[in-house]
Amino acid sequence: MRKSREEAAQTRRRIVEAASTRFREHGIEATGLADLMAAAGMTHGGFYKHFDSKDQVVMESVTLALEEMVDGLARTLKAAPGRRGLNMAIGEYLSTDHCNDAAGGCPLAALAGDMARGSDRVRRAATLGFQKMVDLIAGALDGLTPAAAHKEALGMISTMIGAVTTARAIDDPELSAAILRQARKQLIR
Amino acid sequence: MRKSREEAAQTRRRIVEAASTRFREHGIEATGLADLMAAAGMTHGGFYKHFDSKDQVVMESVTLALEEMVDGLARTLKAAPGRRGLNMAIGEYLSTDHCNDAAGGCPLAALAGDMARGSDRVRRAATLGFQKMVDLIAGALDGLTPAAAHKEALGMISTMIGAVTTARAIDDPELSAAILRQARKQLIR
DNA sequence: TGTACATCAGTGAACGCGCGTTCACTGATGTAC
DNA sequence: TGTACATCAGTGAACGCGCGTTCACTGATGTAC
Repeated sequence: MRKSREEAAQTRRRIVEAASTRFREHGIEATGLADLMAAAGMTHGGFYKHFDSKDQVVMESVTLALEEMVDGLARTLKAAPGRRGLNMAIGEYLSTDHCNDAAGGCPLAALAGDMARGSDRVRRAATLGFQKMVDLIAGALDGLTPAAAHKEALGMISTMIGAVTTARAIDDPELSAAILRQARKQLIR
Repeated sequence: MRKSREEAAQTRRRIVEAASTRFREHGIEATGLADLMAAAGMTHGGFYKHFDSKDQVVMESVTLALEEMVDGLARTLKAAPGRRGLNMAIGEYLSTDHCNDAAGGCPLAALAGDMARGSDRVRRAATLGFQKMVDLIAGALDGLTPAAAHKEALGMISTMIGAVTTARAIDDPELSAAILRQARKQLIR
């Protein structure tokens, strides 16, 4: 039942994609390899034809999720230059939609805890993605020196991640909405 | 080997205390009941003499950790009234010490992801603790209407939780320090 | 281009292990008289 | 206050289960001539 190189590469991609959504939705520890492989339409035995270990797919799926998030951010920022695009991006990040879609949303908001306890390479992937996010947002802050924009971006991202993370943890939808609303009010200028 | 009522109550307390630190340090899923019981100085078989299930000790340990955090916050706020005490509290929360001490720190910063995926009663406990934290901080914001102070507090707490959460997830100590520094700069007035 | 053989993606059963939970048992504590 | 009995906190072995990982096998794909 050997598959062609192209098919195998597609399978690998499907596994990483399934991992990136399922880890964000259910957490890394709680998601088993059999879950992942079933979500990718296969039995779990074939996993090790593509990856050395669970940790490798964790790292690759974190990298993929961060890339997708950063790409989406870049697209929004490009649609309108400077502050206007930034305001749109902030509005999207702090939307109820994003809050309710952990599986498809920012991996830092969904998995920061798991990342802090993760392997070296998982934390490395998280750091690289975070830095790209900071640079993009700093780049959209006009009228500041690069150093000042970088600092400002760090503060904005802390608020964004904290607001979504906290809004998801609590069980009171009105309070969650108030958290997101206040963060938008603070960051959108 | 029956123990006196008082000893049994102490044992129960020790288990919840061990749980509250170990869950914050290693995550809820990754911490087994045998770990907890060993940390409390017992074998794992006795666990069910005190709790119905793992989820119950999760909920109680989240409640305890939040209470301790809220008590510490209240103590700091009481030490100096109004803005001065609030600035001290913010400085403590956003300190490198707190960032490096997940096991003894704010459970929302350490476990927000796990809480979002947790049981109803765990999320209820998280919400109650969060509300107490918001009320305390809002109470220290003078010169604002209660409603405005409440909103302001939500924004501040989002930034605080996000900064610590993110600073812990990444592997670059200088960048982590910059995140905390910027959050302090934004919030301390 | 066609044939023969090596490769290897995917299957499905199996591995040891630690998980949450249960249970029979022990013996000190608590209760009733 | 002393005695007899019931209670139950804690032990340690065991339960079934799902985990990450390994492996023998299959048969289509890729390679070499």
